[in-house]
Amino acid sequence: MYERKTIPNLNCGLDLIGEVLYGKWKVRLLWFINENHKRPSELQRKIPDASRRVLNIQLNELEKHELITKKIYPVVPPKVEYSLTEFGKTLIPVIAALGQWADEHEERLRGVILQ
Amino acid sequence: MYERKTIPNLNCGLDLIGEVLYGKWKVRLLWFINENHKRPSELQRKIPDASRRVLNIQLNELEKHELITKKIYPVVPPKVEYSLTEFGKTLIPVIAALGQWADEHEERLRGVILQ
DNA sequence: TCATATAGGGATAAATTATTCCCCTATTGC
DNA sequence: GCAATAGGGGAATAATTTATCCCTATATGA
Repeated sequence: MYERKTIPNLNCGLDLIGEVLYGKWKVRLLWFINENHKRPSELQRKIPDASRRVLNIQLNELEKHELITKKIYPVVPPKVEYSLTEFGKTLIPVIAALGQWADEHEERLRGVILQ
Repeated sequence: MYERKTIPNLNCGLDLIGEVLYGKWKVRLLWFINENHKRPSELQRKIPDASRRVLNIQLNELEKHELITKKIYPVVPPKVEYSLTEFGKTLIPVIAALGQWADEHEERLRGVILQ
C-alpha cells in the first residue's frame, strides 16, 4: 500500500474536508450510496469511468473515516453492502448543495470547462 | 504546460463540480479571496503549505473557469488583485456549507484522519 | 465443461499534481 | 552597486493518485 511521505496540515475546516473528501470519486460514492446503490457492483455501474480498483480503495478510505460502513454477507458469490453512517448522513445536505449549484449552472460550467 | 491525456467525463453535476473545484487549494483560494485577501502574496501567506507556483496555476484555472478575475495594476513593483466574479460569488454559500460542516465535526474529523 | 457473476487485492504502469530551483522585470532605499 | 519587493513562468523532479492486468474463490446456468 502507498505510504504518504508528507504529513497533512489540519489547520482549518477546509483542510479537514480535504482529507476526507479529496478523492476523485468519493463524493459520487457517498451520493450513490445515499441513493441506495449499496453494492460494489452497482456503484461500479453507476460510475463506469472509474476502475473497480480505485473505487475499492476510496470505499476503504471512506470506511476508515467512518462515513460509511461495510456489511459482508457470508454467501457465495460474495455479497457486500455499504451504508452511510450517521456521521456520513450529515454530509448529504452539503453534497446536495454542491450538486444543486452545479445543476443550476450546468450550461455555463460546460462552456467554461470546454474552453 | 501539462497536456491532459484523458478526456474528462461530464455526465452529471458532480462531474462538473469536479472539473472546476478539484484542485487541492482551489476551495481555499476562493474562500480567502472572498474574505478580501486579494493579492497573490496575501494568499500565499494564508496558505503557506502550498508553493507559490501551484497557487498561480490554480488561480489561472479558476480564472479560466470564470470564477475569479484578475486585475493587473501597471506599477512597479507589480500589483495584482483577484476578485470573485458574480458567478464565483454564487459558489460561496456552498463553500460556507462545507466549512461549517467541517467546523461542526472538527474533533471527530481530526480523530478519524489521524487513524 | 466453461463462461458469468461477485468481491477484493498485489504489482506495476501511467497520468496527474505539486514542489523546487532558477530566471526576469523595474523601482526604492541603503 | 546591491538587496528587497512583488508577480510570474519554464524546466526538472518528486509525490500522489488512478488505471491496467492478473489472480483468488464458489455457485449457477448454458
